[in-house]
Amino acid sequence: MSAVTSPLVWEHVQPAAARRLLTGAVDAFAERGYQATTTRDIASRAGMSPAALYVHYPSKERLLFEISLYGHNAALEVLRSADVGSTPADRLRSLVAAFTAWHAEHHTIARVVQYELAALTPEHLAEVAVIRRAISTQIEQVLADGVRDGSFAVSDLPGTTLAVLSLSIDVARWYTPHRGDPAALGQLYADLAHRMVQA
Amino acid sequence: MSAVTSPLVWEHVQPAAARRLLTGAVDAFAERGYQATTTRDIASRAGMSPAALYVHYPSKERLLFEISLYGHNAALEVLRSADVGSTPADRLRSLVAAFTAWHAEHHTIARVVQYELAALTPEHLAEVAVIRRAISTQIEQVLADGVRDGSFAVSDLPGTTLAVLSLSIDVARWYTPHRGDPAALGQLYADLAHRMVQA
DNA sequence: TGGTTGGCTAAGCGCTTGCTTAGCTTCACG
DNA sequence: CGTGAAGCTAAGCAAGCGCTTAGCCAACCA
Repeated sequence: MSAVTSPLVWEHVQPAAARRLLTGAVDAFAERGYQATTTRDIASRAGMSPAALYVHYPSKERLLFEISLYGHNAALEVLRSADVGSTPADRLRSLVAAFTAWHAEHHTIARVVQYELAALTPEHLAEVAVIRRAISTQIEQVLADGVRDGSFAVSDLPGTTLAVLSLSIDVARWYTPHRGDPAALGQLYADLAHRMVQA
Repeated sequence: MSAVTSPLVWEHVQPAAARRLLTGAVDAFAERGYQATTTRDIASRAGMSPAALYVHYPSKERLLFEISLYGHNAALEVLRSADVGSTPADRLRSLVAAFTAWHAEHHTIARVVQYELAALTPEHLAEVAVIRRAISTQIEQVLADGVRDGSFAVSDLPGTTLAVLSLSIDVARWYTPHRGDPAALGQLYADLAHRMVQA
């Protein structure tokens, strides 16, 4: 099985001040939600005055969008590189283990990704919705492959796809570091998801 | 199997104006979230001036608390009356079907219940946390009973309990009426949950 | 060396927020 | 009929919001 988590960093964000603002925003959005977070709070987490935020980002929503877009792409990339194995069962286990572990390991980013969509502008929401469909398709495809070769028994393919995704996504809601190792959680959930669909 | 959904009404809230404010608040909180909802918005949904809200509720947070408390109690009550069946498998299927259908049928209330906890005062949060533990215990007990009589094979009881709950709770995040019948969704999820744990 | 640029701050603008105040109307009840 | 409570509104207050403006300073370079 592939490495279940990868270090997610923001090194691509330059300069360093913009990165500090962004990571501060991730923490604040994850803790209190987008609406309850003030630009003054974000700026002070980065050790700057409120106005400095606008040197690097044109608006608070833009900060959210950059986090959401990057987070969605990271989640999709985790799935794409975890789609390995010679059988649908192996592939599904790898996908669920990786996706679940990512939501635990990066639960602050994941929380913003999964629960702050409503704060995006319609245009920005449409952009991340494309990635969300790709994520969903990645799971649905493996389930369909398993149904075709007879290793899975699935009565409702879209419904079961959603259920498998739900299992991992909901991790972002409740996970805190003291609740255990992300990789171990990934293994448990891989097992549960496999049992949900096996013939 | 028992009735999977029950009409959830607010008749116990008196007078009618207080009830209109409360149902308006449920809709607004579910749509935009607590922080993005203004007291003016709630009042105008009830056809009243902003100040009228304070005749019936001392604060916006109190409105949230009353919704959250009632919603949590309703969810627990649904579980308690669905814990029927002669085997752990039958009981689990009934519990998951009812809990899932409730989250679909009452997805606006469920959204407030599951995703607005952070806006409660520490005291009010502690009060609903008691109910949340009872909900969790209700599922865990059935799983433990199934493990004891050998009908379930569960490697991680608390982790699997959380996973079963996650499945239903996450419904509140994505469900809209056009996504199908709550009862049918309940049956699908009951089946998936049963397969997750059966020996 | 003088001028430009990038990164920052102090101050504050216009607006919205949750909530309060003062006062009006309706109606049950002695 | 008189009175007080219940339920409501118009107006507005203090605080906080996202964001802007004006200007400072260090680094770089023709």
